[in-house]
Amino acid sequence: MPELPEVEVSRQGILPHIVNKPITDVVVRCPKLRWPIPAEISSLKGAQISSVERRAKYLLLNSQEGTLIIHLGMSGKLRVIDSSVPLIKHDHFDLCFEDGLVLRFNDPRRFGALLWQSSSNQEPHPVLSNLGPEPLDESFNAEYLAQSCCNKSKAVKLTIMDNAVVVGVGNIYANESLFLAGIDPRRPASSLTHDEYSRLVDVIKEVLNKAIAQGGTTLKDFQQADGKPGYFAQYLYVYGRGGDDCRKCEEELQEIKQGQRATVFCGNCQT
DNA sequence: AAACCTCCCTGGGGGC
DNA sequence: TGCCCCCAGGGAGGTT
Repeated sequence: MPELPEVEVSRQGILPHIVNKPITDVVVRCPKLRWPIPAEISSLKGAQISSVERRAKYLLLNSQEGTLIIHLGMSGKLRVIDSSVPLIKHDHFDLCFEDGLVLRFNDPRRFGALLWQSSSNQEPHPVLSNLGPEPLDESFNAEYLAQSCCNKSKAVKLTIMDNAVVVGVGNIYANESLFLAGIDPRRPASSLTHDEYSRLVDVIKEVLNKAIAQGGTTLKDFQQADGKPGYFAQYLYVYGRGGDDCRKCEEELQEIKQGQRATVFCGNCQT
């Protein structure tokens, strides 16, 4: 389940293999992922990727013609492989390069997306508008978070998962960050002290940086671009551990639902 | 306006 | 063993 670290690791993994090489073919095998794949992406044929950026969990493959926007959804994977590698189930899309390499997108659950932003369109793509700051930017700091949370009655966990507040904090890292900050995920966002906003910002940055350095969290299906698994899962304190013992105080971890998603926390360590 | 709900999709796991 | 049902997840879009 790719979250921001996994997307960043994918970006770093594919980047050196796909920039500044003529694209010889654009192959769409499955016309619809989360949304229909726009026909305009075929304008990449003959073009070259000049850079690969990341905004939130979106990968942006820039070219002169426009930008291919890729979202990995929850089961999407990008591999850079030789074009002779046989197709496997759910290989939905290929970007073929002149040197025989292929950027291949595989996504069993099809929650992923391929979108197109033409160079001629000055408006930002709808999925990229209304996004909050990047969590690893300096603009995401205690003052900003406190400001964003004032008057917010909804739970702090749901607030840090809100892309309008800060992008890229999905369920795994929201759970982990709140545990590390010692904050009860059910508390109203506006109820935190300045010290708690500060701690929360710090641990979010820390946990994301650590996950990137470890190559992302491997649960069921995340792999790096070269196929190696990430190594972060063994560092998880609470995610997926409801009913197990807290790694800090050994009290039983509680599991509840917030916004239809699992929240796991320690009633003793998180107040 | 903020808060909440629904839907998209498939593979894997548990229960029977 | 096989079948069914439920769950996981992000985020747009709809409803209250």
